[in-house]
Amino acid sequence: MAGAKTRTPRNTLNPELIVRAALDLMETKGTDAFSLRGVAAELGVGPMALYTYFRNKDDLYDAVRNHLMALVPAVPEGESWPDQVRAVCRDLRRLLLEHPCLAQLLGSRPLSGHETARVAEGLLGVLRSAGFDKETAARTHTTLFTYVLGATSWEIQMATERRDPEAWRRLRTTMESLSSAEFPTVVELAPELARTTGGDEQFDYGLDLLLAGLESSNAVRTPASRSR
Amino acid sequence: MAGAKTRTPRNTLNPELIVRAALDLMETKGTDAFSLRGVAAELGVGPMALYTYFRNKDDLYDAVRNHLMALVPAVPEGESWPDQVRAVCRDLRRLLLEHPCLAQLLGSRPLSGHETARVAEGLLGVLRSAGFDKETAARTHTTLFTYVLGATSWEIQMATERRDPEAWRRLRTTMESLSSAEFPTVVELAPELARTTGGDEQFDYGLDLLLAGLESSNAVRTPASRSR
DNA sequence: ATCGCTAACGTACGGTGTATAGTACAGCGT
DNA sequence: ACGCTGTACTATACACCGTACGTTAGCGAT
Repeated sequence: MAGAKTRTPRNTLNPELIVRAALDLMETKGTDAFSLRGVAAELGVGPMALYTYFRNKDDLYDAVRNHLMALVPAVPEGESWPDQVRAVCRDLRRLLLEHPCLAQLLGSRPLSGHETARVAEGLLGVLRSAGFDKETAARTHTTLFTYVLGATSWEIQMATERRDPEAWRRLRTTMESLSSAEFPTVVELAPELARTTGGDEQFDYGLDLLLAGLESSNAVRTPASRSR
Repeated sequence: MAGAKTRTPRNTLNPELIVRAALDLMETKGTDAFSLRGVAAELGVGPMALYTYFRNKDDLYDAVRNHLMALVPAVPEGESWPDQVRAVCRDLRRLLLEHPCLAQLLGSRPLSGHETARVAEGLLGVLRSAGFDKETAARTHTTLFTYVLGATSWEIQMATERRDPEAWRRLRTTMESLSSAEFPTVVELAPELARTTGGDEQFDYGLDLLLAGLESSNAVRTPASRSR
């Protein structure tokens, strides 16, 4: 390996590689610690090299989000529509937990990109096939999406907080400083609140509430069956 | 040697003043553009002067969040519990819309601080009085809270996105580039999706779904039939 | 008068995203 | 074989960030 190799190879960089490196960095060093300089260093290039493939940081974020959303599975066939809705929501949640940075990416930018549309198409298709009219399908989709994102983001936030000893200590002290005279119910329910923060059960509880609400309403109209 | 804590600050600087200046800056220049240097400049002091009253930026964030959460009204008395829940959720949403930075503050840190506990106490009290057992009350509280935060954060995000012409243009172009062969339902429902993104109606739709789910479940045990 | 305490300031460091300009190589028309 | 041109990457620079550290000024108690 004599000196000749020091000349940089010409085409060592491509969008796919950059996205993968960016994702890797986000997950190992934390979403907040992510930086263009960091991913450039990981790839062994200067920070400006990335601007050949992405117009700016947000553009790279878009690409990473799209890359991750591609991992959401397709809607399962041959099940009842509530089960299909459940499947989509759980799949999205699982992906969010697997890649916590995705929660931040989805929260900080609107629905955009091919893969996000694919997921929306799946859920909207289920709702329309179930007999929801256009408006109700759209409303329900937005409700479900924001619920999944909100609930899971919260779960992730609490989990990462628990890992930071400084923040965790502060949280505990403020919790304990709450007078049971002033906030009797919070103090009384502290164990339950701690236990029910996050977890599959908590997520499914809210999801089932929404589904129960949907089924109890007369939103679903199938041509044949008016009601059960 | 008793008391004698009254040490007047040399100049006019105190936590309340700093928090107010910080809040003002967040709302005028945008949450992202907020910086310690900015608020210090607004107060006419050096950046380091703030560290006398706050340990770091996060500590100031905590104070601002607490300051804003104090604006959530108390739970109205003498109404049915679903109406009380509705009132709390709507009040919180209204405050979030009025102060968009609060959404970011609540999303990025867990429940902490006196005023956040006050709001939780109100909602938990309503649920417990309605007959929910401890665990269900805690679960329901978390569900409602994450729904309100998720739905409203999304709404705020979409609204701010619409204000940024660059992002708005990109969103439109990606929307229009979606083939109606690949994503027929998304394309068909585009008007409804645009119309149902945000707004009181959309928020209430999801909230009513959750409340309908609660009422249709047997989670509520009226005082007469209270067993657990 | 002197000490200790502390609010506030100034300086400096290491970090960020990115605008701008420069540089080396690939592939091409001739 | 040669020079041109476009592309991929580097180098430098700027404005800004949070904050660690050291300094100064003025008060209260001794």
